[in-house]
Amino acid sequence: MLDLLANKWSALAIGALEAGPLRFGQLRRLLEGISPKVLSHTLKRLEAEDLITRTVYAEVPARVEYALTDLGTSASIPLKQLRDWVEASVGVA
Amino acid sequence: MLDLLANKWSALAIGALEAGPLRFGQLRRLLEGISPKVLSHTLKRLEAEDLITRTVYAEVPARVEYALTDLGTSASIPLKQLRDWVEASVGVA
DNA sequence: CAGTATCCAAAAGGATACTG
DNA sequence: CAGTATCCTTTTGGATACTG
Repeated sequence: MLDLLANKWSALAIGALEAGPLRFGQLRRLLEGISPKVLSHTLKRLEAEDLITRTVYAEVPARVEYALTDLGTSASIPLKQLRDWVEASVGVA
Repeated sequence: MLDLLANKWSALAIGALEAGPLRFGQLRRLLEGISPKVLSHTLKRLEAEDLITRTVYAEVPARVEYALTDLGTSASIPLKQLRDWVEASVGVA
């Protein structure tokens, strides 16, 4: 589990989902530089750890939304603090 | 920088140093399972990012101590919260 | 749109042996 | 004691093309 959160993309993806559910393409744009393969794998790992849910809406075109679970929401708190620290320390360093 | 903290061993090493300076061998025992090579590399990266200091004492046998810098200490706060979350969530999951 | 497949490079991790 | 050297495996990341 620590292995999972101790991952740049996982931490950023959870951060992106803090404000609400997002679709694959939206996540891809928010997480600049991530390739579809890596994003896909990252989301699967997060889903396997029960940090996010994957919901498919039977529409045309298909819509898939990713959202934080309660566990994921609880994880987002310390993760946000870590991201905030990084951002703050950039100015220092 | 996020890449650095987003790393299992880095996060654990900083946690180990929270209580005070430690020597290489002490860190090695505390971070169970880490190999000397990986520990060495981890410490070098942390030192390069100015999160820890490496001090060599001219004794026989040689003594080398690693300690958190102010920056490292400030990083240890969010990292500890993350580790605490992981520990708490283990019981839940 | 939401991925998967393929190929590949780079980084991280791990075991073990050896050295100043 | 405090590492470094070597070898090898696993993980992660990244580009690009393709599909249900």
